[in-house]
Amino acid sequence: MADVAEKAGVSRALVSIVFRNQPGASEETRQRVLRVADEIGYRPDNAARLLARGRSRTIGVMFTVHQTFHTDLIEGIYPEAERLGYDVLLSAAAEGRSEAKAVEALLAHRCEALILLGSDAEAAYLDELGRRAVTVSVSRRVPQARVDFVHSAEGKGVRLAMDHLVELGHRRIVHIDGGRGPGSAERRRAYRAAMRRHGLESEARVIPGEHTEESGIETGRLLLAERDQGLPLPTAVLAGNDRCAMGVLMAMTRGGVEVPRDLSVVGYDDSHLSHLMPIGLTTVRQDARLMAEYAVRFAVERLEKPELEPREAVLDSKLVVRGTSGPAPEAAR
Amino acid sequence: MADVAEKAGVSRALVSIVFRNQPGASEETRQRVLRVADEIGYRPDNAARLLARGRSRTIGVMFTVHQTFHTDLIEGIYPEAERLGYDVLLSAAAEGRSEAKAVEALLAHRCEALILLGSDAEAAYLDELGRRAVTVSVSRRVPQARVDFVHSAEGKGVRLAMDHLVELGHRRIVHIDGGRGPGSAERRRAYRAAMRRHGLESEARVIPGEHTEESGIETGRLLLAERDQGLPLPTAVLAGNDRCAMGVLMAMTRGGVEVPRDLSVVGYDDSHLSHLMPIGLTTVRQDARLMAEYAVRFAVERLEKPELEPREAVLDSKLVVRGTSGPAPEAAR
DNA sequence: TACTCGCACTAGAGCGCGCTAGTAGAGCGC
DNA sequence: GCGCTCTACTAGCGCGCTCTAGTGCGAGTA
Repeated sequence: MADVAEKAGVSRALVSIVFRNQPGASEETRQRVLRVADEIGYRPDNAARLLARGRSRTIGVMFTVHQTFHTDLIEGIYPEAERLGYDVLLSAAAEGRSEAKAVEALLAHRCEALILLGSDAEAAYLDELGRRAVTVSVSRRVPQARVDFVHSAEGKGVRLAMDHLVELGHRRIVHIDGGRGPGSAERRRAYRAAMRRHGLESEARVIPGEHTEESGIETGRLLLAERDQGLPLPTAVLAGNDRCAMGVLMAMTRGGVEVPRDLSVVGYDDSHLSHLMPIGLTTVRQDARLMAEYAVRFAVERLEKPELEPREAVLDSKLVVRGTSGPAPEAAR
Repeated sequence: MADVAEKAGVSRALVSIVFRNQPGASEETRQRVLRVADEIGYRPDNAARLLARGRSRTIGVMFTVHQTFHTDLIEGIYPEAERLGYDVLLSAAAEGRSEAKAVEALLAHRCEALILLGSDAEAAYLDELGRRAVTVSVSRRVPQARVDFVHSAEGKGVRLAMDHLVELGHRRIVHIDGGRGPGSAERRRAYRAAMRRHGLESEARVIPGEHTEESGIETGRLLLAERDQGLPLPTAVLAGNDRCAMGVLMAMTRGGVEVPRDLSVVGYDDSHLSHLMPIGLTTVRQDARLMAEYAVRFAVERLEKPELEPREAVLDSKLVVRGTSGPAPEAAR
């Protein structure tokens, strides 16, 4: 920076002004400074900048590798953050790298706000985070914690899916839940309520699971094993999310069950995956773009008005009917 | 830091020593400092640290959102970087956020090394990056640029896939290439060579494409349209990567073509996707873990010995036969 | 003429650390 | 007693920037 200043015949302060795009420099000097900077390959050091400024204007995003819905969200976070003049730092949770570790990395980089995609942290930890930095939890709702929430209308999504299945004549509908995963509790509850509402209470069955393909495969195998022991196969499966649904599809198809003739499968997320199945996955659509925008906006607004109370955005869900859902087999109606 | 020092009754320097895990503090003092720090919620500021130290010990990783193979790689990068004492920063390229933009963000954060996952930048740009920072290109080989390369044996992978198809009796094998995507040139070349070697030169056909599902779908539709005009459908498709293969599968299945009875499809990457298809995608396996480890190691080694010349690692490829490849239809043999 | 104002620009403190050069004191051999 | 080494600790500079409080100057105003 000093080199640029000297070569352009101005002070360092002026160079700073130019690079911050602030008023206080004549157009002529501005151009000269930029030209000189370009010549000697100068670019401002973010770390020093951040340090001097006292503010980082950086939003940290924690996501989980392999969660395709998260990448959908990330895609929406970048442009909105940029529009509002914020930088984005990504940190992934993965096998061997816990969510807490990923978050620590973000905090060490002095992110002012955290956006947690599908966190499965405990309420106390979330609350602590929320007090340490502006925090937005996407997909996961933990009312006890001092954080903003952005999620879709889980209840509505499940209700739409269940109505669709019941309308197709299904009665033996099982739900594979997402364990402690984001949204799981709400979806489970909504499933039970829907079964009750349709008078299918006695058929209701929640199989514990996770938001992974493996979990779907496992559950698929379990159901096949039950069938081989003479128990009836369900005619429809409402999976905890798309990945789990894909796992179910895979296990079932391998086991000779034809979808959707013998079995209907409904996912949740409308992540990138849903389009991939040759026949298309029937799923509940969450508007990733909109969720991302809300998350960023919540964070920024609370950053700029710290006295604001955390808020909650519940975005609409829609059912997207594709190829994996069809009429229940006559025999099972 | 000053607060911690005061409360613990030591100097700032001593606190610094404790947090850097350096010798020069008694075990007793160390514990006391750490306890006090925890009490007042102090954690070192990465930016200041980086600034004072002059080195960031940070590796920047550029990846493309939705490229599932990239998330496989990221999962391998974290532990290896941690093992070697480096921090990792992620920056995603996405629609509306170019690769260059993602890289700039990393450089502004003073990453000492860049790992580019499947870059499709021009040679000149890569070379420039390579001179500005230690750069490792994964999957993409650009010998003219001063960067390290880590990729798998594309030639071998394609050869294995082609031998497999030919052995199954396929003759009309088309290749959808990946445009300027990483590895595409090598795969294309290897495809042509394999066709020649098997005396199928006259059947060789490369359809321009991309490494996306959309491209696969498009190509699938193209082939179906050709069929409807009376042209023969190929009996096998070697896609540019798994995503493209998924697209082909989807388009074809929708068009009433049964896989693998009427058509065999082979992908490339063995990314997470490959397991997802109900019948499993036959694909060429690249060892993501190993590639990630090599990438990090190359970066770190060159960071610590700047006089080192850039190197190249070519990792073995394997064919993973799953459900999407089968014997060619009798009529086409 | 004396003044105010706005514009272009500058001096220099300070952001939170790391690091070098140093000190103080204990232990040791001679 | 002296010098020596070793351990535990400290003073204070400087990393590359931002930002506040200025300075100097020409134009406009009373």
